[in-house]
Order: sequence, then structure tokens, then C-alpha cells
Amino acid sequence: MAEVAPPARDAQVSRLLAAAEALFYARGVQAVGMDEIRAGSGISLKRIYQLFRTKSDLLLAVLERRDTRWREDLETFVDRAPDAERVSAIFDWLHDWFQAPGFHGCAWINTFGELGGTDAAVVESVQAHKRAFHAFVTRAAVESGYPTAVAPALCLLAEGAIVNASINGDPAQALVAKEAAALLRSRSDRH
Amino acid sequence: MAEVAPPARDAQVSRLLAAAEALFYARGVQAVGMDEIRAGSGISLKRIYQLFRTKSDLLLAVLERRDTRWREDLETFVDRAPDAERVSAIFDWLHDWFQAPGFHGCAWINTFGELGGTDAAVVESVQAHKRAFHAFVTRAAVESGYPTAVAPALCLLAEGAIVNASINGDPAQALVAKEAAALLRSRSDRH
DNA sequence: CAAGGTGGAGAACGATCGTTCTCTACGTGC
DNA sequence: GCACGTAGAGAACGATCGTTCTCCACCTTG
Repeated sequence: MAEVAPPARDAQVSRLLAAAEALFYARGVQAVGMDEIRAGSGISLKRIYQLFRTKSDLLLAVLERRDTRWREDLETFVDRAPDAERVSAIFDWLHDWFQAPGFHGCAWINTFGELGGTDAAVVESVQAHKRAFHAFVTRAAVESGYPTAVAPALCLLAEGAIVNASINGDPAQALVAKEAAALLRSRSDRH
Repeated sequence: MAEVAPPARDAQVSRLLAAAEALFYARGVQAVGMDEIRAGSGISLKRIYQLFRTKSDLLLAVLERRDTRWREDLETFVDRAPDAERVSAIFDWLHDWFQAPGFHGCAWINTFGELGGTDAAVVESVQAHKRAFHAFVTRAAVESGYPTAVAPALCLLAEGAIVNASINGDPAQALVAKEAAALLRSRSDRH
């Protein structure tokens, strides 16, 4: 018997996911070998395969953990802003994120690009993240006084900013999106 | 001597690039083996490696060929529209593209997601494509009577539409972008 | 101490992949 | 006919990778 105490197990899972996330995000999934994840996390291969059945399972757990953290960070930041400025706050947060060291685009878009054609579970995970993100943008849009009908366009601006910022290495794409969003609001104000 | 006649060589290169493009686009670069490209193109491995030094070189040629064709198709379509409707025409063209069988997102965004962290030549190729695409959007914006300052926002809408359409499988994202673009124009008119 | 379960280090396995090589056949120029 | 360069088919090579296995040290419980 003598099962490992759950807290110790959780700490190992956490270290493992953190190391795998950093490696996957920086270089892609297929470019990172399990042995590198072992070296980065300090968890032996044997233990890794006790915690996750396959590399693919590990990847899904990494995506889920990142989704939780990423959206918590975003929502915490945005919810501190007054209602009317919440959409602006989203783009301010993106602007900060684009400037963070090691920024390399959207982990879900990247993973979708790499494995979207072959791994159905990855596709579902990416879709779930985008659904949740867009739902939050829509909520913020309503709180900021946008008509609901404009929310999808704000999502486009956000996704476009993420893509362009990572490909061009240009954080200011967030400000372009922010200004366009403001234009969309003042226009729809008149109705 | 007896070198292969250039026309024959060109035909082989063309078949090779077409087969590689279809496979890479559908399933990703790393998921496709060189032997599959051989089977798909009917060109022997030996000949493939005479035409391209490495798989990476082949990929770059595929991206370049696709860039030329993709932008030619877009520009041909858009330039048929009256000046004032060229931006709308861009989104109409995207809408058609999103509905084409086998649509799987932007080949450059996908490749960037897969190899952007490890292959500098790929990054450069993707950046070049996006630069050219955004330059065309800017030209169309000016022709359509948008102030130049709004053009970057139109690029965001286009990129966002491509990303969302591929992840959600929702071609209508192009229409969302088209409407938002129209709003941006009517709003910026007042300045 | 004894027994047994647990985990670490790393070798081993089996598969796959990019790339090259071998062998053979064919067409061309002298 | 003969030498030569070329190409096709596919085996072979060397590396890498995901996954499992071996061996041993350690800890716990009685």
C-alpha cells in the first residue's frame, strides 16, 4: 500500500505541468521530448507515466491548467476596472501580456496549428478555451455599455491582436484593437 | 551530362509542391513524412532530395508558392469590385474561402504555431506573408475611402475572422468582420 | 530485522523519420 | 557497342522519441 500522500502528489503534478507548459509554449509540443520534461520538472519518467497515461494526456492537462490561470489573471485585472472601461481593460491586459518576457502568442492557437489536424481532443480543448474567452469578452462588452451585437467584433479584434502581436513581435497591436473597439462603441452609442 | 529539360523539372517541382502543400495543410508539417509526400506526388525520394536539400527547404518553397497563389486569388477577386467596396470584397472572399472544402485555417498561422519556436526561416516566411497581406488590405482600405489610420484595425478583423472561422468552423465570422469594418468606416467618416 | 511496496536513474525497446545508398535499368553521345 | 550520367524502387542508416522495463536504494509497517 503506502500510497503517496495526495498533497505530495499534487505538488508533483503541479511541477510537472509547469515545466511541460513552459517547454511546450516556447518550442511547440512535438519539438519537446518527454526526457526534456523530466529534466525540467525533476520528476522521473516512471513517475510521469504514473501521473499521466500519455504525452497527449499531459498536454491536455497543461492546456486546461493554463486556461484556468490565464482567464483568472485576465478576469481579475478587468474586474478591477469600472464597468464602462472593462473592454478597454481587456486590451490593456493584452498589451501587458504581449510585452511579458517569453511571450509567444496564444498557446491554444499555436497548439491548434500544430495538432488541430490530427488530435481531436486538442481541438475540443482549444474550442472550449475560445468559447470561455469570448463569453468573458461579451460579458465585459455588456458591462461597458456595448450592444451585445458588437461583442463578436470585439472578439475578432482581440484574436487579431494576439496573432499579429506574436507574429510581428508588436505589442502595440493591442492598442490598435483598443482604439478600434472605442470607435465601435461610440458609433453604436447613437442608436 | 544530359540534364533534365527545365520544363520537365518544373512540372515535377510543381507536382511535388502541390502534394506537399495539401498534406502539410491538412495535417501539419511534422505529422507528414517524406515518404507520404513521395506517395502523394509520385516523385521518388531520390529525386525529391535532388530538387530540395531538406524537408525544411521544401516547406519554405511550399509556403512561398501558396503565398503567391493565395494573394493572387484574393487580389483578382477584390480588384474586380468597385473601389468603394474593396474592403467588403476582402471579407466576401474570406467568407468563400472559409466555406471551401478542406478549409483548415491560415497555413501561415498554423505553421507559425507549429514551428515558430524552432525554425527562424519559417518565422521570416510567415512575417513576409502577413506583411504582404496587410499591405494589400491597407491599399484596399484607401481605395475604399477609409482613412489610412483605420487600416491596421481592418487587418485585425481579418486575422481574427480567419482564426475564429478555423477553430469554430464558423464561416460567418467573415460577415461579422465585414459589418464591423463598415461600422468603422461610417464612424471614421465624421472626422 | 524482514518483507514488500515505491520511486529514481537510466537502459532498453519498438517505431518512426529524415536522409542517403545500393542496385538496376534506361537513354544518350561518340 | 560502350561508357556515362540519370532516375526509380526501396533497403539501409542513424537519430530521435514515446513508452516500458530493470535494477537498486529507500521507507514503512509489524
